[in-house]
Amino acid sequence: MGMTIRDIAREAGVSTATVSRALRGLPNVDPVTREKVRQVAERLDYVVSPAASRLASGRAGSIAVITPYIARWYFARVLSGIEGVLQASDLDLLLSSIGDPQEVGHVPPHRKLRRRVDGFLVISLPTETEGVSEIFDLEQPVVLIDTDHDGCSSIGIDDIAGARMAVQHLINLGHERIGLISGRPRPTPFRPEDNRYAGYRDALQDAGLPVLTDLEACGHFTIEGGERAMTTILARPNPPTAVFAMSDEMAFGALRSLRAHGLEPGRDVSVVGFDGHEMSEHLDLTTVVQPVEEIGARAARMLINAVDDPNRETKHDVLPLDMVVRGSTALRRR
Amino acid sequence: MGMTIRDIAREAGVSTATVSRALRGLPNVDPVTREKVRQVAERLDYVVSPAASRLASGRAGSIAVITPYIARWYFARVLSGIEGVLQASDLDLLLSSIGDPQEVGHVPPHRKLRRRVDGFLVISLPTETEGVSEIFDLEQPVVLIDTDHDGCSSIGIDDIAGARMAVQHLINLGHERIGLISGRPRPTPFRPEDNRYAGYRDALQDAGLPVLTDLEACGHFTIEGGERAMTTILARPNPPTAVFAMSDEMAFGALRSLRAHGLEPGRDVSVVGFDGHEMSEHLDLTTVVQPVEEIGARAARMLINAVDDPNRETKHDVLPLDMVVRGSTALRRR
DNA sequence: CGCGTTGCTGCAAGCGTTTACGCCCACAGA
DNA sequence: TCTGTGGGCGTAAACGCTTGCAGCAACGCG
Repeated sequence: MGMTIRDIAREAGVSTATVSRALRGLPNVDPVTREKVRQVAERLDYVVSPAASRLASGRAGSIAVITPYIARWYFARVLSGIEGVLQASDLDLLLSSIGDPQEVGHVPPHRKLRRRVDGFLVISLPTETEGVSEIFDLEQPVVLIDTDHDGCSSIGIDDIAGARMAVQHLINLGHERIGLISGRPRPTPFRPEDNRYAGYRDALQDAGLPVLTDLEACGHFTIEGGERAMTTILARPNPPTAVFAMSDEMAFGALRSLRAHGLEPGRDVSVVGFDGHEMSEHLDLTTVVQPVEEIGARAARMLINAVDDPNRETKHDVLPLDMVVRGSTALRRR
Repeated sequence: MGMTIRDIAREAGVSTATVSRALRGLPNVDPVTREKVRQVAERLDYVVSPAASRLASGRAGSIAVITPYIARWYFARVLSGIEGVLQASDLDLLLSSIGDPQEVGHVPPHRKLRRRVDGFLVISLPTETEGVSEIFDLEQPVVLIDTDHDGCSSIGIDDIAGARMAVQHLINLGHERIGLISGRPRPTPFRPEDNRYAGYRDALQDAGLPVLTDLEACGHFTIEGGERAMTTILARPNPPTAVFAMSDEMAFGALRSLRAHGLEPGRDVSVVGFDGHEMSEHLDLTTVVQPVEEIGARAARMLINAVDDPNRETKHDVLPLDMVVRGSTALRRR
């Protein structure tokens, strides 16, 4: 309990400096001494006081993950990937959802986390977000997921290509009126949304098809939202024979809406989603699969590198996508 | 940046002790002085060094959440509830999945987190788990979710009653052969599993129905597992007309299996799940709803209280359950 | 008027590490 | 033998706070 480095030093017959060096694996320690110190520490069940260590060394020993949501599928999985990597490192993972700026007592994360972490991992948040933009002024390593910014490493997928792939698939099946279930009304500060829209639009244009805004509706990335969006779209005059949903969860809602209208996904209206949610397999949804945990894991590794070596150059990883074709998409019936 | 409490003290014309007291809202500070110090700190954009503060005060200023999974629905939501409460407190949230003890380099959390946190929040882990049991020896506050232990506060639901409610519902619908999709083979060290089993069994027995082990199968709490379990059960001679699944995710798999066998959930075989997963609404699944985020939030509040006042007596909250009846359950056809 | 309170503040001793610096010694080269 | 070199180690000064203790007015009361 009240065990300090001095106790170990005394017990091992060396100075505290040597204990510190030995335990941290620094050079300039006789292997014999090091081993002895290690054994004493082990025997007495000693662990360094992180507070003291951090104060003396100036390193915070932790990194913060800033995320808009924790419970949502995508975020939970990214977080899981991050944690897996950090677990094996000597950095603590501080979790901070950015919360609702409206709420009383809301403290923007950059203020709360000042001097507390060695780096930031930001999931899917626009760089202009209040509380995020200020992070860049902190002069600490930042890794951005799903967006990018000058001087920060970043990681993500090629949303344009992904959306293109999805829409091209529908075009290949003979569809010409292809609807869109997007997240929020454009333009949004969210990179993936804008890019998925661009991919959707480009694919249509490349195929010489018109981009019809009355085939679009917002689903807010939720199941209910997707359901409402699909319902809205179906109510339009001359509805589409296929839709691309920017997320699987919205696609799930769309499937439900279709069934509620007596339409069979695939046979009557094709639906393709985006994410690779486990549930998509069970709902027989065609979807663009992104390697979500891998995104988190890589981001964590990048940040660890940046923390260890602050002037390492920044990287910008783009991970490959995959499309899984299932029953929710089929040849257009004539 | 290199701003210390001394700079604030000098600028405000007081001692560092007064700055410390003023900023932390301790009594015995003249309101005028306090306000002045606050303003200086604000103006200079000063935040205390957590490392120094922790070293001096002996408080770690954080709590650890120990969980077996991060990405799974239940755990992600509990975590979200925890984070929501902690956000508003002055405690950091250290996330630590317990990881796979098999893996190389695996460090059991109790060792890694020694001296690093003021308390532990353990989600759904048996108290005998390696790395969890040792936490109790640390003499720090612990709050257990989904199980309990001497001297710890705990929170959870009444799994027995929940399972009973589910099965009773099936019995009321006229079902007499009621199958079970459980998690792992019994006995497990996981409290909720055992209790849900007990509730299942009790409900049957109370109704004078036999408990037939060949109507049971394990689904390992995954969709795929649930699907396999249902398939197994259907293959038995004289299959059940209804099943109770210990989690919604397994129930989703069961629904899928039924459809794959040309059976219509509700009409041919009734299915009831457990959890209140959002998706259950969309799959029209009858389920026992537990207040998952609330569980996390309450657990966090309990822990904060325990940290603030170590000899506060322990509490054991049991949160109420609710059942939502949907299309997956219906009167038994004769 | 003396004395105990009470409210506010400052002094200074920690808290348990890390690390710059310097010492000592063994060893090699001259 | 002398000197330079470098590995191994110890000394002690930070690191930036918190807090026990004491001091000092101002005040009320007998």
